[in-house]
Amino acid sequence: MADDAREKWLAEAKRRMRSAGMRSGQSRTAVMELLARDGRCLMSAQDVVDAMSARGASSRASVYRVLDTLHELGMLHRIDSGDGVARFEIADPDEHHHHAVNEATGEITTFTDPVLEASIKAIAARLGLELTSHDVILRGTPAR
Amino acid sequence: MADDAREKWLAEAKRRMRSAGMRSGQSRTAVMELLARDGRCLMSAQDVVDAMSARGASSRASVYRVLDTLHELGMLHRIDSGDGVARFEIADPDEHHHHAVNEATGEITTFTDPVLEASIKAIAARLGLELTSHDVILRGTPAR
DNA sequence: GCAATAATGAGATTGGATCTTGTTATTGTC
DNA sequence: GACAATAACAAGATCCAATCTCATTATTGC
Ligand SMILES: [Zn+2]
Ligand SMILES: [Zn+2]
Ligand SMILES: [Zn+2]
Ligand SMILES: [Zn+2]
Repeated sequence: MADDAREKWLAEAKRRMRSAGMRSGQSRTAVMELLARDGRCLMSAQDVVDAMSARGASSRASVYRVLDTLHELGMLHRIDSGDGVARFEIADPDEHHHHAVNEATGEITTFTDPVLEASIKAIAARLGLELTSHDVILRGTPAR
Repeated sequence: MADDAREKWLAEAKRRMRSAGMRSGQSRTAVMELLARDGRCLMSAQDVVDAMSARGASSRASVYRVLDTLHELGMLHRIDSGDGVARFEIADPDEHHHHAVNEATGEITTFTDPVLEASIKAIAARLGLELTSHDVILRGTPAR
């Protein structure tokens, strides 16, 4: 993701926190800035905890709380990969993508597809659903 | 699902177990028959444990092992709904479907969509992936 | 600056899932 | 059918991500 997109994300996250009546404590600030600066695809909460403690502080509880808050504010996607560990990534409408898992190696690749997105929108409309989020995960082995 | 489809599923599950060199112990047999007879959409392991203990036996460990085995044999889908509880359902090619969560009520509905499935196949081909499984989850609130 | 109160940190706790170990059951062979 | 080999099982201990508790600290409006 481009640097300016990350700055925009950070500003928007702070704005939403403020307008939700939340204070800007050190943990919230630190986690948001870490995500904006070094956030990767599919970070686990533990990844963030580790990165934070390498930088000085923020308790595990705080990291979990901030990630949850950012998710509720719509600033983070939460992806459950099936191994019992929730993973997060910055929610940027311009960078919307999904993930494919190579089951032989565990390697994860990302992809985008307009037809897929269109069909998801159509399904939601058919079901009478105002879509807030959706997940798509492909799993397979490299075709020989 | 139709009764004969369930019988077919049960027979196929037993066949795959056998051809994988596995014996038919009481736990495996009981869990498979329970799933074939009373299996529902999105059953948690605990659901199965409860159903089993209501019928007499099978330890928690055994239920987890059997569910895992059936998943590895391709007889069960495993869906991670995001609440930290893995959920299972019978894998029947004729009954392939996905789930939509009403975030207001927690209610889950199922849907099928040929366009969606076609786009997933196309994406897998593009990525050079021999697809073994895929998940799609929609989340939203009822459109007003 | 002060009071009100939201946010944080540290550790305890929860709960789903897995692991360990001694026991039991299944299967092929005689 | 009895037997030995060994796979499967049961029960409880254990693991670990995630959450909760509550005393302490920091932020904000006044
Ligand atoms: Zn990603
Ligand atoms: Zn999408
Ligand atoms: Zn289902
Ligand atoms: Zn599908």
